[in-house]
Amino acid sequence: MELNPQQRKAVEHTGSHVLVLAGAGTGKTMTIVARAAWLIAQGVHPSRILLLTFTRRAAREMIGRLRSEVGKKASRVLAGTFHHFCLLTMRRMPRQFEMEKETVIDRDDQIQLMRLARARFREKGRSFPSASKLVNACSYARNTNRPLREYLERYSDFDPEMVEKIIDCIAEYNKRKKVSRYLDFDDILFRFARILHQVPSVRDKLRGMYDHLLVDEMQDTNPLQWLILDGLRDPAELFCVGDDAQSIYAFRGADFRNVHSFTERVPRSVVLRLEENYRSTQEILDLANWLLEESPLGYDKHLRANRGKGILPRLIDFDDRFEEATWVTEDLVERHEGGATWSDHMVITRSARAARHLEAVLVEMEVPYRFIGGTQLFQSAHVKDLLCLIRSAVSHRDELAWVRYLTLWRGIGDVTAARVVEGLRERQSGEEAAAWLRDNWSKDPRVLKGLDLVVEHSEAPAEVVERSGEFLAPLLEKKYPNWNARKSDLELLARLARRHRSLTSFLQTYALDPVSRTDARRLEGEDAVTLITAHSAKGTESPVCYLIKVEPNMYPHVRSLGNFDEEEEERRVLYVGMTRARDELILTRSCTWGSKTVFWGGATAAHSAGGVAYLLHGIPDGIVKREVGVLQETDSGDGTITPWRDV
DNA sequence: AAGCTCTGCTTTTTT
DNA sequence: AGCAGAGCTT
Repeated sequence: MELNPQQRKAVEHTGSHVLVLAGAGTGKTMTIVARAAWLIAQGVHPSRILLLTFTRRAAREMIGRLRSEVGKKASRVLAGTFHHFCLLTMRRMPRQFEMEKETVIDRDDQIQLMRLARARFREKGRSFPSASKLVNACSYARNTNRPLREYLERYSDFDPEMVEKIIDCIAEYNKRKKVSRYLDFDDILFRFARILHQVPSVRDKLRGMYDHLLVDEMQDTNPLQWLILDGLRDPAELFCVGDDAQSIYAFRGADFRNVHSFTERVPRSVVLRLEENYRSTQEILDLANWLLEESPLGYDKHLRANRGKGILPRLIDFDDRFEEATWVTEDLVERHEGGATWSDHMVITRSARAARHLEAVLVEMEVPYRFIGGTQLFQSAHVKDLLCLIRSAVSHRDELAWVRYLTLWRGIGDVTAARVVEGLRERQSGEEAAAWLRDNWSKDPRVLKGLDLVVEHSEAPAEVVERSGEFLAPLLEKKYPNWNARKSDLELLARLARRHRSLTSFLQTYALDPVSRTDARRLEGEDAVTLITAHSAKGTESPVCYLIKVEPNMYPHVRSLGNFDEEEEERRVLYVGMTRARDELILTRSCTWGSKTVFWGGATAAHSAGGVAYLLHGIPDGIVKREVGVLQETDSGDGTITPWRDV
């Protein structure tokens, strides 16, 4: 691996903790991999290195790269997200971490459980926050390690009486979680951090496990994660890499200012910088630099391209979203016909929803693509239905799964389901529970047959998925009008299940490592265009990048308007998007918004004082090549083009 | 106790 | 425009 002097200095640094402040494209990943390789070359045993990344995807990628540097030894390095690392460690030390075969639940399940907890607190005529709002509030408080009460009092506008009710409701949620032995995402970090900090023997043991902690995307770690790093360091040394301008996870409790106070928080530490950009051409960086300079927050970033000059980014205006999507697709096709591979192209979207026009056209024109981010396979309703049947058979305490499975049946509603859950809860073991259910079941006998089916084949997850899919098909067909479109997802699920030898491993793996539908469908390495959310795009790159819907209400997103910090975070989201491009950056936007009624306030929403309504407003001439989008075939219409108007 | 219908609310981003 | 929840009907 070739390193520049700055990178080498970071990689070979010894004797203190390090924060490497690295701008976009300055070789962050390479530096971390090189650091690991260098440590191993210095004689550090790979198992003494812990590599914490932001996504599983990033972890896989880094281990892959490390393997090509140091060979098989690479897989001895433990690499994963904070959540993975914590869960794995807790499962290995179940007694110390009070683990009792907990089921990890995702956000959907959390909301469902909160809904149950919330029911008691609703009064007619008075509004009570929605389940998802409650989940968010409680999650944010925990991730920022603040008492819930303090968070509600200081950062929300609920009146004191409401605050009390919310606190009670969340207490009820926590109680239910405990009874059902659920662990939500926050619990994983929280329990780990709590015991790490409060049980000295565990702390000593864990601190003795690693000599080097390598942390990627430091700017997006939240206080709870900081606490974990803090508890694990010394003698283990921190090697953290991050970029304040790419902090885009404030909604998860991250604060980009944290990297600025690194040396105060971590005694005996230094900050190093990487400033040379190896990814993009200067023109692309000029645009990204301009965007940051427009910010009232001083980022003190000015990326310089090691590669030199290239093509000016393009900013293309379209009449409507459909034309925009069609143009992008046609452009992709044209490039592909010209000999380019699909995989050299990445389309970046602000939200999963915002990509739906494009997805429609890509499908129509048969362009292979994979979607990263957004709704995952495991979150779609029909897949959940099937998984809940399996979960019910696996655990008699999995309240949410039971309710979902039971109410799938005609003639069974929440009252009956609640009664069953109640009864199951009393039983000590799965066998006892099964026997109890058999003896007390008076409804449709097929309900039990489904459960038996799973138990019978529990050694072969793929078979379970296939058979229960067939079993549930008649029910699901009735439930979902577009069943035919959904059916293929169950085949994907079976394919994923084939990799597992037990149902628990199958269920556990995908709780923390969701798979997108297109991902599951495509074989690894198959040539395809990448369609990706800006958030998921962090850490990736591509020769040609399209940034679609770079419009008012999208950048910044309407939801952030009126809040200065959130608007500025949107700037960083756009910055992340722009800096993914190696050779070509194409921004597209359209000036009409699909449906006429913009129900969420739309363009009328006001931006904050000192903030901006639209991040590309006032973009200077010459920094991008402005074009009016013209479709190849459809030159019809009335012969006019509606010009773009800044809002 | 279930099931159906209508209203109203929502749509950011992720482990 | 699409879905979830409330409330009404069976």
